[in-house]
Amino acid sequence: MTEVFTEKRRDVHNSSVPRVCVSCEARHHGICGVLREDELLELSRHSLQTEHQPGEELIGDAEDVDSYATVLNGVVKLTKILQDGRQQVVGLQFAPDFLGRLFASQSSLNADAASKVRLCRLPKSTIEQLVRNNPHLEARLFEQTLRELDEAREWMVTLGRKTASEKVASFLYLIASHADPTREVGGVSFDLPLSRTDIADFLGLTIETVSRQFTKLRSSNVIEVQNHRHVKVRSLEQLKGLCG
Amino acid sequence: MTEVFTEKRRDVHNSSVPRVCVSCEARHHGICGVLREDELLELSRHSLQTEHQPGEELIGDAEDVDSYATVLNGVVKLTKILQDGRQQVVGLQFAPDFLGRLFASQSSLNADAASKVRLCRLPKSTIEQLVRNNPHLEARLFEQTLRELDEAREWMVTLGRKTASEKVASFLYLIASHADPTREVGGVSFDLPLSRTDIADFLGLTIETVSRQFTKLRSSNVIEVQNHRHVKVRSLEQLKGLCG
DNA sequence: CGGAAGCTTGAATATGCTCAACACGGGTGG
DNA sequence: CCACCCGTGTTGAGCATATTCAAGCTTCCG
Repeated sequence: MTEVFTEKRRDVHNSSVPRVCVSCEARHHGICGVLREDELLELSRHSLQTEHQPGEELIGDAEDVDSYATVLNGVVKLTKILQDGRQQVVGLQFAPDFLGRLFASQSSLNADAASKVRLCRLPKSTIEQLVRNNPHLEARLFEQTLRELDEAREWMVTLGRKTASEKVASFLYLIASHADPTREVGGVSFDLPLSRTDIADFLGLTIETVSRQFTKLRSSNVIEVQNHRHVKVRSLEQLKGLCG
Repeated sequence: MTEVFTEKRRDVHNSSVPRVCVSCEARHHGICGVLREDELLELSRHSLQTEHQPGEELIGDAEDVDSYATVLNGVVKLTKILQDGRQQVVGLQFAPDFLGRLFASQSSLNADAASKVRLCRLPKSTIEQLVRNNPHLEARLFEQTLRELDEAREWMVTLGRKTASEKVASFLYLIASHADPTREVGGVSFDLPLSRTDIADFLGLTIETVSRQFTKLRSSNVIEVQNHRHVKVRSLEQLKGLCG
């Protein structure tokens, strides 16, 4: 983890917006978008930007939590582990998602950086006080929770009822929809934010099965793959058709 | 569906509690518990108790929704279906859960009565207005949503990473924890609110596999089964140990 | 260039699925 | 009252899909 320089002085050209927040990717679409100027200023005085390498643990299972965070960029994976080590990824969070389970003093899952991740850490007590005083903030967090619940249920169908190839197609489609891919001649392309191991843990498969399905998609010209990570999808429509 | 007699006159002995609500199982623990007396009275004037038989559809996928509901008793299953008919149960709701996705004009899933179910229907607009005016109600619904998200993620581990026998054990443990079982000498016993088909759709298995796992649990003396539906668990601790 | 980590491929195996037959229980009608 | 039927659940045999285990290949980085 690396702390990033945080300048708290006001920007003279944006008199009321804290300097740290001026160029923030998450200011408008994340939770900060619903804060009043004075609230944002107050919050920014307690916030801290941090940078994390892939694989780094952000929140541990059964660990005391003293801060929430906004994801500024990168992908965070939420995982659960069985006693014997079997692991399941139960959620992915992208910018500008809010990270952390509101009102819980202990986390019931692990949050790890899947890719390089930059967070804006927000003290637990400050956020909880803001939530109590600003109904718009509570509403925004409620909305995100409802969206996450919808996504979790959608994914339960994938886990419970889809075949290995449908699972991998669904995963690629999901990433293509989130990782703002660059449109190219004859398709869209993007970098996978997850390793094969993470993909397997997300899909409830083994890495070998995931790998074989990638190979199958390559052979049937649905995707091209470079360096194992960079994927080009010929047609999102075709990919969607393979999702079951 | 059968409409149940709804008496709107005030109960003289409970001057401020609507007659319909006096003996309601959900009044204190469901959403009604956070309403002021005048709000409860107003809401009760628009509420309607309905009774449903097992298998009856309560809310259809992609159907316009004009009412929410509180589950008074019975079990509601939330399902999603793939084009080719494969089905996945993505949630179970027990009394006094609130039923319906807030703020969505269309449902993205099916809600069906798994057992006999009694609902208290609440008009969409009335609830949404109450939510806007009563922060306690919003908070209560937020809490339920967070709980459902936790449960969904817990279940994703079961779907993605557990074996067939661990899945069935987990299901029995889940039901035993919700269906207020009667403690007996040497164990607890309860009725399954779901058919083998529903259980299979919940666990991402086939009915044959579910059936075989029940047989295995019977042969190894973990459970006793009567009439396919009535289950007695020797030891919840032992069962928990089989959940993976 | 060498080593390590991550990924792919192959062969053998196991777990859960498919298809088919049968059992059980509850309701209906002769 | 019994025969029959239908819905639901169980059991069995063979099969398919995904896993396991093992080897080899890329890619990255020193």
